[in-house]
Amino acid sequence: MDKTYQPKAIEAALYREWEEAGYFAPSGSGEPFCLMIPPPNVTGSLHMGHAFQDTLMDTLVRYQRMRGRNTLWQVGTDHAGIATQMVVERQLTQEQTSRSELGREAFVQRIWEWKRTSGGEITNQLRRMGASVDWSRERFTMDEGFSRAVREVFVRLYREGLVYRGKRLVNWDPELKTALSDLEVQNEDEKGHLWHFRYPLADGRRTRDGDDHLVVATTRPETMLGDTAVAVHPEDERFADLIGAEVELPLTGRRIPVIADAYVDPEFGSGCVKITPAHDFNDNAVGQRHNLPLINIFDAGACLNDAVPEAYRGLDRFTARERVVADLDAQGLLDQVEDHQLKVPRGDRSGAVIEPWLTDQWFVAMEELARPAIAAVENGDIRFVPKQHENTYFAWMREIQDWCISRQLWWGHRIPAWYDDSGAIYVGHDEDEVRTVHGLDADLPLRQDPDVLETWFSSALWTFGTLGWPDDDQALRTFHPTDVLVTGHDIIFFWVARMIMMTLKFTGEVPFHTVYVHGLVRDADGQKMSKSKGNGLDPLDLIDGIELEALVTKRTSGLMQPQMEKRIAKATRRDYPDGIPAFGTDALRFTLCALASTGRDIRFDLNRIEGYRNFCNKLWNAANYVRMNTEGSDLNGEVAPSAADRWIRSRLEKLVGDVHLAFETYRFDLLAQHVYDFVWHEYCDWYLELTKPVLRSGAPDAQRSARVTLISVLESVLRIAHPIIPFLTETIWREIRPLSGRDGASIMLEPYAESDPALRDVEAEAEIDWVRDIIQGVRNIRGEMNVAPGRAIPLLLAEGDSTDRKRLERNHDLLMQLARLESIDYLDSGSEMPPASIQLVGGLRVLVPMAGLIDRDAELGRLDKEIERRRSDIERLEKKLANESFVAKAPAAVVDKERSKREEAAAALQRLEAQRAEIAALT
RNA sequence: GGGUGUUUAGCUCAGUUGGGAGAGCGUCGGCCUUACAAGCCGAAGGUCGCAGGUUCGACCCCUGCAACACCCA
Repeated sequence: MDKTYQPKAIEAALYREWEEAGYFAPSGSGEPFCLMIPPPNVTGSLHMGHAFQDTLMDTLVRYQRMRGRNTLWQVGTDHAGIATQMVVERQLTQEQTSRSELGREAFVQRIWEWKRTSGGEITNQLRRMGASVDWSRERFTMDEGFSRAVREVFVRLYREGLVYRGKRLVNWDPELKTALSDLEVQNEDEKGHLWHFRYPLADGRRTRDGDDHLVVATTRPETMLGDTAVAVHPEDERFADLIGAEVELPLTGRRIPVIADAYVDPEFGSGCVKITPAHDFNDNAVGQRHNLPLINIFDAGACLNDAVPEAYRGLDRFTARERVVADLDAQGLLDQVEDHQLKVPRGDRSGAVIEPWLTDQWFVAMEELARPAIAAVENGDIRFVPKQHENTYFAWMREIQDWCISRQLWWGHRIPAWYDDSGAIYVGHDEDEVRTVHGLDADLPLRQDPDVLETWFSSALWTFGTLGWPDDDQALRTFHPTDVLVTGHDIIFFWVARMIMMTLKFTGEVPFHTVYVHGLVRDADGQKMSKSKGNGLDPLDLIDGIELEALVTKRTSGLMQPQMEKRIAKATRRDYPDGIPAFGTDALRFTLCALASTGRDIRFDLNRIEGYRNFCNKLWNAANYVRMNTEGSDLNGEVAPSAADRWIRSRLEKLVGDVHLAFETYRFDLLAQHVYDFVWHEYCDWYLELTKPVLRSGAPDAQRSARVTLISVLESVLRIAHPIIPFLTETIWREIRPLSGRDGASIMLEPYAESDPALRDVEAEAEIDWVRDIIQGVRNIRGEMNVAPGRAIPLLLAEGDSTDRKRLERNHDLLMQLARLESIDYLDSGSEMPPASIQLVGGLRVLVPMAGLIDRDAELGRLDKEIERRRSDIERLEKKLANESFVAKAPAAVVDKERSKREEAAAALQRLEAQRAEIAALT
């Protein structure tokens, strides 16, 4: 074994071996346990969010696999319609061509090629993370089998009337020229203006104030060309007599009515609102109530169409905005302009301002699907961890809107609908079936709907579609419903809710019993990691390390906003002056587990991963110690377990219990914490040290016991830690395999430790606590009194009881060596005591003679501090015990406990004060 | 505007039925002690956001307020 832990040397080869040996596939025996990877975007690469999520899943999966479950972790990617199409279109632009030039078939072919060459990146990264997914069952949302499931679902929903085609306002991305669902639109606060326009009243009418016009305010002046009404509040007395009157809509020569609708907020602006039913969701609702005409003024690229006066036709919407404002101003109809903060809807992929636009789209009627999905969470068939996310889910589900599922893209599942020349719609699995079912002639021209389904429509079928549905597949019967979904709260609506609805609808089963919702990884300052901000970290750079210059280049290349380059480079040089060192996969995984508490945000700080890399090294070196002290030794035969041996086994048993509880409650942070504490602060800090005196000079059977315990506890803790840090534990485990008496091929296949409370050893724990207290007492004196660590010092013990005396007998050698003592003497009562520095361990006085070692004044200072501490304890306790209602009402056990605390503190104080008096008397 | 969450040591965070708060990192002091300097030993550091209430007793339960974050409209 190397002297220090070298992750690079062990990781890659081990993974290949595990994979080739087929350890990741279900064992075929035991109770099934199934987890589906949330399919990452095939265009993407692994970011910290994936690394985090995959680590938690792998930890869970390895745990269940070791516990004997028939475990399937199914992997795959989704085709990410818009994102993928954008990537390939960008390539075409660089090649001076375009998708329209290529044609649909060639373009789709081109995407498949691209997927073949670079789509494997993310799966390779998954391997580097150590993810024990079953690669043999890898799925892609565009695979033929899965596509069949998608078509089947669409057809069935259509036949039940739950999928329909309708002309409605949708969120339209004029850049990508496709519809988007509500969830793909981000509403961001932006600075803009509120323009106030005067709309002249027709027929010589006037307002109560005598004006010949109404004032309307808008943030989108260009839409006035499509106005079909002006609305006021029905109870607004200012305008009551104008309801039913008309205004002259400027620039258009049209007259539009003044209508009354409660949608209008009379307090806001002038109390009059322009209504543009074809270009605003709220106005559209008003328009429906009043049967207003819809005037669509945009083409697909959001340029003005022929419905507007000639002067404006063909103008881009933003140019048109300027022109409209200028023209109204010229006519004296611009009342005022205010600065205004407004929510601007933008496409989450393109960043373009979204237009509500009237088009034909396919929708899923959600209400009927939502009802059982809400019930499944209400009745506990599905539970969210942490539970508060159920509220988010309910809130959205109870106000669910119909879902626009068609996208005007070429990459995706083509909608299985055909039209004849009269516009009649035929939906079916394929054209032949459509003709047969509807009795259409073979020569009747049919054309398939050009649109595709949005990606989430297909990923909603992920749990059952990947297991072979709609066939009665063995895998489906074995592994569905799956057990846990591990996911981020940001896609509860996008994905989780839709999976629940679709899965219930088509399988009658929930897709999973538990949704474990983790937080989102942010940078050390709490900022969201993103390419555009240049603050993202690539998990592989944490694993392999990266030089500063390479990191700067990586962060500043391919930016959407090249002007950010300087700032990103500067920040990167500031935050990582020496680049990033290689920490290894295990350290990264341990860190990610340790950060997985219940919060919504996780700050990733390099200091944390460094600490856990050190932890890996600690475990590595502990193993090295164990190996050095056991190889070539006789490990068979009589053993005489010492208190220390019994103690560490008892502590191990506590660890086992804690770890299982952490898994049950999805507290990966506590899991990591427990493992860390046990390995470092119990096994390494104490047990290894406690074995040293024995191995140096103990009796043969005591030595044998220590060696057997060293090995056996190490071997257990490796199995316990394996789900978190698979590479390191496997490597060490194989090193010590011959010593531990195991002969399995891999730690992956070994059973996980199960809890047995009978293994707790209270007596041994008390005895070792006693030993530690004495040693720590001596160390405290050394540390505070500046006694050189290497200097052996005499120790005196006084008072105490027979237990103390027995414990001293049994642990004399341990104390001598661990506290670096020259001698230990137990003073009889009445024998003379030299001036000494004191520590109290229960009723026992632990004394270090001062002669030649300790400064009188320093010792007085130390005693004063100690005395002060006891005094304040006593004061607090006495106050409490003097409170009659406390004594009367608190449980007797609590009162007794407080009493004995007071007795102890009082006794200690008395001793310390006596000691202080003696020291003070010295000259 | 509606909703959810957070507020504990310098920083990042734990705190499991209410019984005077813990860790890691950082800080200070001492050590190359035969597994580990990616280490060892010791120490300092907190009116648990604020104000009330319930209780013998509140970081924990209730109410209000403040700040921050996120979600929805």
